[in-house]
Amino acid sequence: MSDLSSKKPQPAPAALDGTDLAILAALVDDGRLTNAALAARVGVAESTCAYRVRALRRSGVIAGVHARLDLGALGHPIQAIVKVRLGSHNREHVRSLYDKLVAVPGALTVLHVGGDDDFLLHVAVESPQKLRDLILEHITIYPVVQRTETQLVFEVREGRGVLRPR
Amino acid sequence: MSDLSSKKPQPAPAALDGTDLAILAALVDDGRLTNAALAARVGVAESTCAYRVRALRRSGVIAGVHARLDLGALGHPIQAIVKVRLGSHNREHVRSLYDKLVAVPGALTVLHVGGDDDFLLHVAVESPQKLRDLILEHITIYPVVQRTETQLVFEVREGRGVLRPR
DNA sequence: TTTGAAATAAATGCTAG
DNA sequence: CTAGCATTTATTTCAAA
Repeated sequence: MSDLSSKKPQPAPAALDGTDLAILAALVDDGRLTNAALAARVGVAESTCAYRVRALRRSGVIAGVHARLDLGALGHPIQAIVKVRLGSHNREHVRSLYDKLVAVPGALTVLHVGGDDDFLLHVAVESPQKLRDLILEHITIYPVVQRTETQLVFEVREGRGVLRPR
Repeated sequence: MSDLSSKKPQPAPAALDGTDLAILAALVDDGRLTNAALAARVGVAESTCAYRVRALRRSGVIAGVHARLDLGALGHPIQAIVKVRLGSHNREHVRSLYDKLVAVPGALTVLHVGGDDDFLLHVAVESPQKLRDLILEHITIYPVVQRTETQLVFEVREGRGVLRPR
């Protein structure tokens, strides 16, 4: 569920029609919509709707449905982006560090990027002190890490996504 | 559903016990788990489980449930991080640009950060050409934007999150 | 592919421990 | 806060177009 290319799941990428796009938009908005409510919203029969949704899940277009939590309520009110730059770009070093970063406690997302940085780590922590500890104990301990740069996240907002192109 | 502080929803942050944390972890993993399956997984009666989940939703700890899509299958196989730096940090300028960035077609997430950059925009686009167009037409057209820097995203991986601290 | 209707399964409300 | 049972609601299946 991570690579940018979409060739692993079941066969069909298939052509998505307006009904499919409406279903996808509705489920991105509310992943727990009942099939009945979804069918009413997109204007097809319940059985048709269920059929479409199954196809979208099987083909991997719907990659998953996940609860989104209030991290502050869970005691992690501080978020940060940690830019990680490597000293060596040996393939095995990169892959190995990637695995380590994903396993960092509080890691939300880890992006492997090209450009000035190598990895962008989005984390949520209990306090600024924990953020410092996290970096010192889970990131800069690896010799392959040349430097890190940390930015405090003031606010996160969802973008409009890819389903409403214009 | 965006601010880092968690004070807007219903009253209770409340103390979360092991059952709550197990429920949350399960729903982050699969937001469409039936109540029956969830109850079995965390080891409580179905009625108890439903009660807990309702409380977690009302209190805002569960902020939402959303489908995650395969952006490649939707014709947006290229992802990038666009770092945006402003020339003026007038409050109204910042807020206004934030609104604009959230509305950019293909915008996945927009982070308002402190440090070298002001905003980090995570986007998914159809092609490198579209990425250039997006930046020129939706970002650098605003006078308040001093400069942008774009990093191609090779891969995105989910981190372990905040529910498994050690 | 789509549909309606029957059969199965699940969620909700109520009662009580 | 928890559990069990009855009621209401939702999902799945299937024959048919």
